[in-house]
Amino acid sequence: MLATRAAKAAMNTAPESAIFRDFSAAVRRALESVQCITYYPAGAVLFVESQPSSGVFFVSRGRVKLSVSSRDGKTLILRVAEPGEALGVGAAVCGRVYEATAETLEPCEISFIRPSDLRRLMSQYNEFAMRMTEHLSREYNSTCRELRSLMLSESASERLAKLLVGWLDTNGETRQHNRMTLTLTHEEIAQMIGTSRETVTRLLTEFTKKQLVQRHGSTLVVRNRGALESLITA
Amino acid sequence: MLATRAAKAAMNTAPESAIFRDFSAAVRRALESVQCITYYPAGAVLFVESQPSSGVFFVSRGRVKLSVSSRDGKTLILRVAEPGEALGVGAAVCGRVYEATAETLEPCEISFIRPSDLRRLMSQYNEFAMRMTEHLSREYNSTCRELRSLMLSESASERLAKLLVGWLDTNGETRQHNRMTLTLTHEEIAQMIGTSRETVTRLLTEFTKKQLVQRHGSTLVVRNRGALESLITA
DNA sequence: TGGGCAGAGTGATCAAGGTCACGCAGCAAC
DNA sequence: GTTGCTGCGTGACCTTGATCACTCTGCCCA
Repeated sequence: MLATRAAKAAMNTAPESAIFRDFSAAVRRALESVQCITYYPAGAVLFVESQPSSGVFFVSRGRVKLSVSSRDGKTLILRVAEPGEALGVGAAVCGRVYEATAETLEPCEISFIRPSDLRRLMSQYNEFAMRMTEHLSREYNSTCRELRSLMLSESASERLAKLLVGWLDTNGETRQHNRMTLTLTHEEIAQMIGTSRETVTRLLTEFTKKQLVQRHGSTLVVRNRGALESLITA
Repeated sequence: MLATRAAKAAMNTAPESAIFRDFSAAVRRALESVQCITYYPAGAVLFVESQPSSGVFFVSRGRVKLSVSSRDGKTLILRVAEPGEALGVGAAVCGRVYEATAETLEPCEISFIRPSDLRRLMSQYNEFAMRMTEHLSREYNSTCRELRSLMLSESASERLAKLLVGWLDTNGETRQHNRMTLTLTHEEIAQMIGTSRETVTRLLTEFTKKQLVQRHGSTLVVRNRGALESLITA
């Protein structure tokens, strides 16, 4: 643990295998022998919706935006993947096309594994298969909740409130419990809650006027979490 | 076992174990030894959203409605499961709560398997684990597509058109290629495409006026599939 | 034979929010 | 400088579809 922190501090290279550390030594060794580690800049596209799976991407560092989009250019951001997540598992397991498009939001370190290796390791190591299944299950679960909260709330303000409260909870570990940094543009926030850029701007100013939040640059302070939560009915 | 065979012979049913027929003999036998076959009437609730998983339900016969709903009573139907599908796999694998509510639309024959048995069989038979993972993957995929088509199409008519065309394709095997029987009420159709009952009624009469479809009782004939498809942009 | 009821059809009303059209700030490149 | 670009802020529309408030049908059943 100390060593890990030291290494991280020394050469900002969190061990890329950190993502595999929960596995047994055998599985970890097998994974490390077939992985291909790549460093991507911000804005790099890992894979594109409806293209055949080229493999699984394990995010070691950085955040990745997962989205789907329609022919006329409208985009819906499914979620933002954090370090530790695997992307494209479903497509790789079944040899199908990717369900979404993955694009890095920041410089990222990513381990790539080919579908054939993935399937081989899954049948070789039951532990690994179970882990991948659990991952898929969690992914499925989060998509259901996304669908739920997007479709069952009629107003855009409800969806924005829910998004902000959610961010508060995930950022809570590292930052203050009522303060967060908006790393996405209004446009991207709009794409997350299925509305327009203008509406996001208007809602944020409305929230500010109602004293629910305060904004200083890209920092957003939640002043009245209770009121924000009371907007949520779904 | 004999009793089971007798029962199925008596009621000219497809063998209830048909759902397991793709597995090897060993897995099939293991599954059959732990399954619990139940016959449900229409409208029976198999499990409820956000309740802890009690196990996996393999649908042998009949259709099952999967939905999520908000506190204020609004309901969104995720999809209608057909014979051959497994329900609640994700929740059972991870020991979590059910993502949705499952309710039979017709009398159903269903094999139930407890989470402990599921997990045991998955670690015992790699073939079974892979199959369950594939199933999850397909489920995830269909949910992504649902999310996509619901959120990326602005008009309700587009979503209805997409739903009808989709039904045409799935019913195509058994029925004529441009004719289908509406087995859901307008209310339920509305819950599938995230709109109101009245809007579904209005859209169907609009489609009829525009000669896109014809209706005779609960039978719907698609007169102009091309025009219907041209409404779809997502 | 007349409730009672679920489902379908229809009009009137109204607000949420999409779209268009700007203006403005910050910032990098030349 | 100034040009260009991206992201934010705001006002003026106007369309979509939710909601309410009925009616009308077919159907079950007492």
